[in-house]
Amino acid sequence: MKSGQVTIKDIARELKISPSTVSRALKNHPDISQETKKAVMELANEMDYQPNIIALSLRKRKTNTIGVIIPKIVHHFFSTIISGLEDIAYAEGYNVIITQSDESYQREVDCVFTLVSSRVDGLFMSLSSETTDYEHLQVLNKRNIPVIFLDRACDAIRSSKVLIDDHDGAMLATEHLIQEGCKKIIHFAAPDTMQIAKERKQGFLDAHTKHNLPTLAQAIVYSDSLEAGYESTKKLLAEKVEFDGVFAVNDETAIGAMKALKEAGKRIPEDVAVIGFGDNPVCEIVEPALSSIKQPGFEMGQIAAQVFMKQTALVDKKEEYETEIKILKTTIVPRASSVRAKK
Amino acid sequence: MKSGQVTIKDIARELKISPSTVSRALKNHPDISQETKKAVMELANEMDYQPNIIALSLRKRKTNTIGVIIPKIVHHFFSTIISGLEDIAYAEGYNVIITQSDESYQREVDCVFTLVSSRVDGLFMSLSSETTDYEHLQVLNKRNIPVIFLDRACDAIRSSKVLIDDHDGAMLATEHLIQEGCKKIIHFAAPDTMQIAKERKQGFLDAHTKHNLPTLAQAIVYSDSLEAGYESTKKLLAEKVEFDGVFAVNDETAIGAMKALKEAGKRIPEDVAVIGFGDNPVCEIVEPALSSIKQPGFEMGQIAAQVFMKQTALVDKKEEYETEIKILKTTIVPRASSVRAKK
DNA sequence: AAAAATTATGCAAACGTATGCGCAAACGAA
DNA sequence: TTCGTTTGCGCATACGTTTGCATAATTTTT
Repeated sequence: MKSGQVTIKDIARELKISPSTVSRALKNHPDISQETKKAVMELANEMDYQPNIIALSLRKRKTNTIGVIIPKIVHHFFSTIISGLEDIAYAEGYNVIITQSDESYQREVDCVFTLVSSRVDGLFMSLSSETTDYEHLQVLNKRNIPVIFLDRACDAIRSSKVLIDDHDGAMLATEHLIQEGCKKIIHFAAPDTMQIAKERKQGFLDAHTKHNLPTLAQAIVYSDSLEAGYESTKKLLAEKVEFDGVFAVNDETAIGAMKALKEAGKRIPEDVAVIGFGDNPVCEIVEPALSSIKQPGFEMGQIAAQVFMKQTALVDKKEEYETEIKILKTTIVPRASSVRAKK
Repeated sequence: MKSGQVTIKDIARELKISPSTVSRALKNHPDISQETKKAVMELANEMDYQPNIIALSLRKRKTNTIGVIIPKIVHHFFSTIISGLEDIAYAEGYNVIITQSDESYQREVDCVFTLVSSRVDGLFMSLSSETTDYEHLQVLNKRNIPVIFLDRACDAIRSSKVLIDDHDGAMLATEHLIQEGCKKIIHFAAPDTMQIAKERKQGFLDAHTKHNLPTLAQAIVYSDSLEAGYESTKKLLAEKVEFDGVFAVNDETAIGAMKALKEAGKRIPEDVAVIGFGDNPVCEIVEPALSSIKQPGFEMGQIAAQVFMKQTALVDKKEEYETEIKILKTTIVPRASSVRAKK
């Protein structure tokens, strides 16, 4: 009334029946007569009644809210995942609270705390690159909050996971370079502390083994940003290291490498073929267009949400659920930076 | 207990005192004796008590949640705004629910509905480009939900606004081109239905007036995407329209234009100088690097949140608040695409 | 010593909804 | 008529918290 919010009680008073009856009528409960139902429904419409979901959450001990922790919302891959998540979540009547760890361990801890105290029904998260300790996640298991890792996962707690087949993606990329005739490939890698970085590096190495191609002595260079890719490439060139292919752990690094190569007068892809990882939209914009490995971010979000919904449905039926691990395949998107003219 | 969640009642039972006393003790109420407070605080810590914010929301009729509606989370400008918003909001104990209209009117209506029924304490929104009818916003005024528009606003409801000085930004861009010697400038514009697009166009025109420079007959071209910028530029070139400068309503369009120019063998900036709007990170990546107008997205989010906090503080004191309009200045970031060698 | 004031606590109601249970009325069957 | 069933509804309680008010115990004032 005062807050302009119509409640079940208001309807009950108006109709001179009890709130319980109104509640049941609105849910089409069989105990209620058709006339009463009709009267209630009509008045509810007329008064523009909307259930108070806070009261509902309290009563049902379920908030219909899911929490998300991602490193950075401005990263295209993550915002794409979120779009996929929201796509399913909203359709199922869930709200989504998004938090960002900003790749900081401490902020990740804060985010977990915030979302736990917001009583989220489930938590979707991608670990920050700084995170190596997982104590802060134990609370999630203790409170029976289902956790679904996105892309960057750990085994410290009971959880489901939706991952990218990074090893396979890295092999795709590397084999592509090999097929284009590259014999001396450099891999710009991210720190081994990140599982996904390790997988990509291993895929790079395994592709060499598969094709009986020896790896360069300096094959692995730890650089994972545009600047680092640029500087490292300049250094390699200055040191006269010979290479004819670059596979970077992400697109930014690849772009940095391309910049250095172009400045040094190297032709891309003729002298050095380059491929990145992630298929950021910027791949289409740089020149030459950057080949990359496409990760299905939107689908990842959708699938994660579906896994959650499935588990929730079981919990609602008081049944146990199994955690799931879904691994999504990547696809290669060859562009000008790596595709050489047929001879 | 069963849900693993410790409540005030659990503490009360344990200590053989009433829930009210526990509640007061936890809030350091003066009525409660030091000993009782100490006992309660200690046990609360020990049992890892955390207040149930759902119950609190219900009781206080305040959710400590703010809602956000933006066109697309994957747009860098918007995700930057969100980071700024969250920065303040979390510090003040608010949660943030983010929704995306995807530039669709219908989805915007849905988002409003969702957030209203989530009982958000405030709503931050940037209108979708499709939105021309504002009926769906009336409910916000009716329910006394403070609204703060971000960047894309309307006057249909009582609301605060944090805007970019688009007119000024467009003038900055255009004057820059004029100073670099451009005499025949094309402006790629977005539809006039969007206020910000109109402002930018007007700024473009006013800069000409200010510098006594006549505008081209075909000065205004309605193109606002990479593809459209590309195609329109090709068309202009094919039609032999003479121009030596391009100011695009956004960076994507500018990049499309640059692509067409380069393909046609035009030198940038010597033959045609180009500048965009928004200062998207890709400006640094394209070649030549694209000059642009930088919009303070992070600050925008922060300021919007601060405006809200200020208003909320007043409402809490049962006072009226004034709506505010903040207009943020842009800055020009000149880069290779427009800066010509000094003669 | 009685009255008044202070201190510390508990009771009960409220926020808005859902639901087990009881109960009255109406109905059908015997 | 009497009993058992069905139908339709309301009472009471719960979810976890806050808070106005009453109350008991203690201290201070007169």
